[in-house]
Amino acid sequence: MPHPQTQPDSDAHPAGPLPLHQFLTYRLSRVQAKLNAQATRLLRDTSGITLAQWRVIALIGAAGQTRLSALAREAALDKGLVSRNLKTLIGDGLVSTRTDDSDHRAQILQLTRTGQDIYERTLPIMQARQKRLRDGLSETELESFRRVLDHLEIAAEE
Amino acid sequence: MPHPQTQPDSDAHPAGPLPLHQFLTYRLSRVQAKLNAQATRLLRDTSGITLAQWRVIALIGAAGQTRLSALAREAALDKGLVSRNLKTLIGDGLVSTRTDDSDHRAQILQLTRTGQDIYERTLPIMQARQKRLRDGLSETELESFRRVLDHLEIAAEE
DNA sequence: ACAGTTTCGTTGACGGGTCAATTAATTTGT
DNA sequence: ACAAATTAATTGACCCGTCAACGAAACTGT
Repeated sequence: MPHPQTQPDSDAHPAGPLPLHQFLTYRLSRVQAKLNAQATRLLRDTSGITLAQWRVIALIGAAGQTRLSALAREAALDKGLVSRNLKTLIGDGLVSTRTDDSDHRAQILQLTRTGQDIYERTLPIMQARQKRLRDGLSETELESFRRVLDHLEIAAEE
Repeated sequence: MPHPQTQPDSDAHPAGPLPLHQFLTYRLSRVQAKLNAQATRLLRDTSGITLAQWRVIALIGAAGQTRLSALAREAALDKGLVSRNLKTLIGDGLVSTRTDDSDHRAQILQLTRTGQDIYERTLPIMQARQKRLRDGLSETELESFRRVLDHLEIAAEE
């Protein structure tokens, strides 16, 4: 008896609710993918940079001056990833580096003039997008959403 | 004057709230990454399969019988991705295929005995995990969470 | 002063995921 | 009946993100 199933075969699940839909992690990853795609599109069309590049630029722009390790640590980004993105950003002339005098391993990162321009031009665009995403959501809903995210994040660390 | 900034340099942002933290998309991607990592660990330790493989198995297991295109369409997974995962699943003897008689392009997918076993063993594990994740969250919070996810998903499609 | 450890950043390898091109089979329109 | 369009599945190219290994520089303790 290899098939202790209720129904034999044919009309099993033509378009019914798939089992994955009950999993909130599945919903989460779908939504996240779409949001990423949207952000990537937006950045490509308006500023010609990738999402990962934008994250690095935003971090440097906000900090004014940092080092790779600080970025990676504070934003919980992978060192290697940041390093690679940085390489292209430096190549494109958006970020400048100079080695730290007091620590010759470290490099001090800073936006160039061009990088600063892009930062200042892109920041409001991305903030406007965030506003658009939140549009129609009440403050209560947002708070609850953040609470659930916090909860999930903690629950995921086990 | 390349620096029209308020503060010159040093104590810019030692550990203050980074700009990214206000972006809920950033929070979302962080949480999602951690959840994924957790699921990957869990599956590796208990069933020896990857997350993507599990998704495919779960879909086939629930449907009983399907075709690749149906899976990809209904679960909004990439065709190529499913195809590759399927290849290893077939190689590992978890999924069997036979070409559809009424459509020689299509293949009918089904779990093998082993695949079925893994499915039946893994499903409760994953459901228990979902339960654990939800633990401590009220039904109201979950509903609100899903509503916000729906909202974001729609808002991301533009 | 110097062996051991830690930290900084780079790099290689790998899996996950998306996109586009391709082949083969099927359906559609005339 | 047959050319054109559609659909099924595979494949290759590519980016993103994670992990581990590494060389170089800097600390640590004795």
